[in-house]
Amino acid sequence: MPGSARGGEGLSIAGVAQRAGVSVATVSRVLNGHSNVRPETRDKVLTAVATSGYRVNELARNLRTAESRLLLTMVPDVGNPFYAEVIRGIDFVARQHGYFMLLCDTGADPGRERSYFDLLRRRRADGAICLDPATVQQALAEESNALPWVACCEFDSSVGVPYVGIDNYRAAGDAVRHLLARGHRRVALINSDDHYLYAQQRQQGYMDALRDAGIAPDERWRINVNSLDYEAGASAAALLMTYADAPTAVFAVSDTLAIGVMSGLRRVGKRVPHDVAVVGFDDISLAAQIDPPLTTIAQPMRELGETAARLLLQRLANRNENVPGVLLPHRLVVRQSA
Amino acid sequence: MPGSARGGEGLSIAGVAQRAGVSVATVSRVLNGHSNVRPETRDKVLTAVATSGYRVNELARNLRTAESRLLLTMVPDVGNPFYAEVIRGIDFVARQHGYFMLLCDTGADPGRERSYFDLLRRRRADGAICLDPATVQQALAEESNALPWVACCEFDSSVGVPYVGIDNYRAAGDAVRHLLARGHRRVALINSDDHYLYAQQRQQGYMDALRDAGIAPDERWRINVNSLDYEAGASAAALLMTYADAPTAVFAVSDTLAIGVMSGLRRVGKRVPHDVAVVGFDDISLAAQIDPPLTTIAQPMRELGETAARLLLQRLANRNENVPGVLLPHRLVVRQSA
DNA sequence: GTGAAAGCGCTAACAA
DNA sequence: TTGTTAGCGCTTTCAC
Repeated sequence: MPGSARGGEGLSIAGVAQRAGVSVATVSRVLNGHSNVRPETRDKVLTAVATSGYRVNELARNLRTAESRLLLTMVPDVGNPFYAEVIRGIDFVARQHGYFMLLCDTGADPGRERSYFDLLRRRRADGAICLDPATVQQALAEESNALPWVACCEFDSSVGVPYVGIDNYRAAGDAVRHLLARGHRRVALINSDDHYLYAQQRQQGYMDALRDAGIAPDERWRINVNSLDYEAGASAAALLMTYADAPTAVFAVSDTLAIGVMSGLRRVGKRVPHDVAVVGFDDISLAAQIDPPLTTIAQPMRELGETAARLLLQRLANRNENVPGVLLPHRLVVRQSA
Repeated sequence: MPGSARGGEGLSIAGVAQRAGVSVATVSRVLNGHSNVRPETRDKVLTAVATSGYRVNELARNLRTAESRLLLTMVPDVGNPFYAEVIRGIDFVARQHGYFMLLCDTGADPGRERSYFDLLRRRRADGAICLDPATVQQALAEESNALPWVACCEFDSSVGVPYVGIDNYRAAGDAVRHLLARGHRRVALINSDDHYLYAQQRQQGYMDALRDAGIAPDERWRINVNSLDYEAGASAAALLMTYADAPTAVFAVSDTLAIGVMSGLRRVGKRVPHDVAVVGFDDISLAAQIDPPLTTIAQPMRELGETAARLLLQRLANRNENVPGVLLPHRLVVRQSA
């Protein structure tokens, strides 16, 4: 009995064809919504499908059409609310276009990153979106900028891969200038590690804003941490407060870090913003809820994700058209922490 | 030239075979690490693979082996830190066993849930882990408890599907008894919506703990919200505080809710824990960082995810062995909010 | 130890 | 409008 059972469960297209008294080609045609099928034939097939509980085997379809309809998303940390929101944006437009998202948490580790990227080469995914450090992106680009992938949030415009992000240099400058305007002269920077290009750009924005105000930045006030979690911010803040001439303001490059900073400050008896002002980055939903509400640089998180997905889809649709890099606007949100 | 190019890019196994001067069967054997290949032959193949940059086409392999090696994870909200951590656990053991995770954010919507679940039927995923409301799980179970899936965190032990979770009834009781021990008599409950069985169980735990202390729970103090985000907690708290005999303690079934509650309390000038005590649920990393640090019921988030993945893998390995339901321990973490 | 060949379930020429 | 058939690239008997 052809196509009646597959591996003991389910039915193949041949089984449906038999039930409907048509050929497999016809079944395939109605399944794929082709127009050149007589209505009555279509109905026959449709009822056969309905009564048999048939479900297309996408493994077979994928092989035949040579696409997986999966979009790979590589992110340093799914747990970070910023990334979570970007991911939502990606997922949204992916689904809109009939793709699903294969989400991979790389922990910013080049090894894991590489092995995930292999999913592209092995045809498990049709394209990829990478949010990992530029250093690992460069490595990817070297071995294969022929593969369809785009950079999101973190990008190096010189690697020749489509990207979407914000102007990190200006955004950091905006944050620092806000602090300056409030009269602060000793401003600390708590930054991601240097593998991120955005960290370098934000540091430059910080330095230049300070210099433009005639302030020589003290290097003890610049701290790089290798994780964006709360605890990292808290201990950085504690360290900062051990100096006799401790900073009166802290700019942290992530809201999670900034929230950690506030927590660390509290532990050593400092009050925000009275003793120390704090500015964060991202504007995650939590920023407005904590005490005091966090002043921060808002990134259009969801749009960042949506745009990345659209750029990728565009590359997929037209392999040789060259897709642009796009910069989205940020904005300073003044609340009570600074 | 057979197998030399596929769709203009890449090489098939036939191409490698040709380069190595062996048959495709032999190439397949070395690729899959079978032992019955002569070392010299193996080397020939390996160099051919290396020099040609060949990558196996997993679309083809998947069709042939009838498995996708993808695990579907359906979660109400990836943005919630609790779920994010559970997801990490799932991803960890999945990868350990050569599977990748297909993460789907259902928004607890039955429609989306169903369409995602279809990925299982269409062979895009080998198994699924569901964290969605029991009501939607029941629907899934009705149409197909033959499909390999397990429930995680949220489960109905009567649907006959493997599950992992905690004892929600006891956990809620523990939270309330802590409040009672601190002298509170007017204790509010801010709960998820009723579609979640865990919400019902926690409510029951709350009610019974109160009754056991001789307190008749006021139903104005029970609020159900349909989202676990901060704002939901904040407005619930605000509502509670409008009563003349406002509660002196609030038990929220999620830390995110509890943090929102604290924020809402602050807005109406109430101090925690002095005016109102707050207990949360989950013990996300943020709980220890806010001001005041949150007293909460800790769930073993990561283990919950890991266990779910293991249960699923077990089901996959042995379809007819019946896999148990497992309950993991929770514990009360006393900090300063109550 | 190695090769020839069948076939996984589907789509898309090509024929009729 | 419909059917026949040739693959997609791989794994796996079954011969040798």
